[in-house]
Amino acid sequence: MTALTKEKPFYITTPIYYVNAKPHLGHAYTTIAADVARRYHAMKNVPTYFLTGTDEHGDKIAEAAKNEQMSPKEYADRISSLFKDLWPQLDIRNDDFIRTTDERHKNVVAQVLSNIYEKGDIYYSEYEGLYCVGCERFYQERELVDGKCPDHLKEPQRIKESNYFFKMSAYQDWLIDHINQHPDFIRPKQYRNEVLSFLKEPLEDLCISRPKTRLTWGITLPFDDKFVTYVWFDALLNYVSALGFPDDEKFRTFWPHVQHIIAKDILKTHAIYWPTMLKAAGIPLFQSLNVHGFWNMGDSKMSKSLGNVANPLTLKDTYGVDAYRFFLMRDMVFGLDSNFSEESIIQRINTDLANDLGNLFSRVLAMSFKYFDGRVPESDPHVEEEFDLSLEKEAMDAVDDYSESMDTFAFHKGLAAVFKFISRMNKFIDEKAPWDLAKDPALKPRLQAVMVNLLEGLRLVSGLLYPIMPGTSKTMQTHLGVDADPDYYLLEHVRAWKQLVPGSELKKIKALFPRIEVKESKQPEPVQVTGLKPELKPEITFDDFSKLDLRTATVIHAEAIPKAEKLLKVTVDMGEGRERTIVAGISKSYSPEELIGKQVILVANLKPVKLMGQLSEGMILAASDKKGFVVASFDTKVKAGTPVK
RNA sequence: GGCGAUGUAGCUCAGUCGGUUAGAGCAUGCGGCUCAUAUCCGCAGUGUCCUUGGUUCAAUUCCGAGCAUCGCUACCA
Repeated sequence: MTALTKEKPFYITTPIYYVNAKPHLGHAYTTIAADVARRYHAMKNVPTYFLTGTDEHGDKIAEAAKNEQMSPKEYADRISSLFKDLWPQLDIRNDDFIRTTDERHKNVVAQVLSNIYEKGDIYYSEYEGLYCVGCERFYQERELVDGKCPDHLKEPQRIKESNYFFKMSAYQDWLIDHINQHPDFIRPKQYRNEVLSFLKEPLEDLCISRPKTRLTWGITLPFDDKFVTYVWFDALLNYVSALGFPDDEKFRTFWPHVQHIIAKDILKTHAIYWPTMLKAAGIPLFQSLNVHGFWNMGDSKMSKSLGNVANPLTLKDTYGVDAYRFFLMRDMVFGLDSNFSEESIIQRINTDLANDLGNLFSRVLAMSFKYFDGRVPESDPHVEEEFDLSLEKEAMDAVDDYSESMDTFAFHKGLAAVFKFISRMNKFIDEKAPWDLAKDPALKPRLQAVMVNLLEGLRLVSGLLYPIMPGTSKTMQTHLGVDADPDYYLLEHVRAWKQLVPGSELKKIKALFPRIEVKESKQPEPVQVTGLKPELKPEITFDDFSKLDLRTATVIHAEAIPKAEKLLKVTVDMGEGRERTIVAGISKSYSPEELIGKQVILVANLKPVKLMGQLSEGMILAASDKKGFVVASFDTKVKAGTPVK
């Protein structure tokens, strides 16, 4: 066997999950991937550390808590525990679970902020802004209408608002350079390119504070107690705070070797904010950012806001944790989006797990009992060589391909390598036909060789599957008469050929993975029966509704706005003695000519806003899906300005 | 609108640094075996390799344009 290269400690993280939503499939995938990566690296006999946790500060949490009449902390406790309690059920073994409300975390955030502040990379900006007292907010010049706040029609005051900014822009060139020099810094490649392309535009400095007058649920800035830390400076630092930055032994051992796993929606924060923050703080950078895609459910994207989430618990209960983990790791090409359906899970289970692996396992064990009384036979190497009965070469190839893929987070490829070997074993049985060898006592040495190679192959497979299917791995080893202690999973040991001891006892098995019989119904059962998409919004009162002033209006003119992709400038008559201009994003579905003369429904009391330099005084109601728009209209002519309710 | 990616068998995708029969898995059809979970093995397919110009002796592969889809971004009130 080849000597394994000396491997470094391995530290793997998932993002910390925001506690404004319950765990869903996306969270489960990320965390399982991290668990798989960690278990795989543990097989290399290096120290490993696996961190996950929850992100708990911010407006949304404070609001959500208020709605439930709880304190923010109570609310965060509740959701956080949903995550924390879920992971063991998915056979995920994280070493730590960090919460941004932990004292240890808050201390580190304060410490790092002080650090960067003293270094001069955080500055207090007294930028002048146009502030409307009525709105309690700042306006950009372009948002104003005739120099006035579109809402209150008053000129905003030019005042100084104070906030703290991180000099992210100072690190732009350095970051581009770093990414270019480290091909594995962001992977797969498509995301690396995306980041580099984003960095072609000038980077802006990052606002890292919120005045406490606006937000209190956060970590107070160490150098100004009138402010709390805003979002990313809080959340991202969990990766170091959990290790006991800066002095803890864990930090020294693991930090330099950190691998992050994220979904593509938080690419920018992790690929741009995070490295520049680390650089500014004088902390070594992470090794790689490993970016995966989304699970699509039927047509719509997995997302918190759509609410069409698959409950990981339900699925693992239906199909078993191992099969569930296997499906997620095997079916998604790491980095790309995948489609999720119950049908595809069933197909994976039946073809790969039941037919190929499970049946192979059964037939090999059954023959071992039939021909050798349930004991591992002895094999003569000369016989193996003379009759070409060794699987060693293929087995070694499988381990090599597997390792190469697993090292780069290409879990799907790693599994494909294992299953290629499994197929090879099924074919091997067919070629060597042990049942024929068994008929002639003179052929017994050959029969022994065949069976030993198969049993060895299965032992090896059981080891390689350990990171993905720890339970199955153990079951297989138990039946192969192997004492499944942790050492047995060392890659070195797994790879070593001929580990089974002749004469040791095997155990019978019924079915490693029973086939799932699908009912003959033509229509596969939908995974989610959640009704409306997107989901219904929260209930409102009649009073809420009454705030809307809907009116009929007639389109008298419409034109496309130059350079705008979707916007039409629509002039309407609402019977108020003047014309109104509406900017509507419907040009993909309507040409200007089609609209002229049409009666539409207008949200007439909507706050005016400037779009593409055009003032829009209302909104035209239309049915909309991703294919386009259908403007709401009437079947009889109505006087312009008539209220609609 | 800008930048980028993708478009290959019914499905999911690989591949072709330009060159005679374009691949894998799943699904389909046929054949074989019987140790096994009606499992396994073999064979058979089917493709205008998005469209259209160009370069070339030769393009699915290179270049240009177009269409479609997706991502980021800019303006979807």
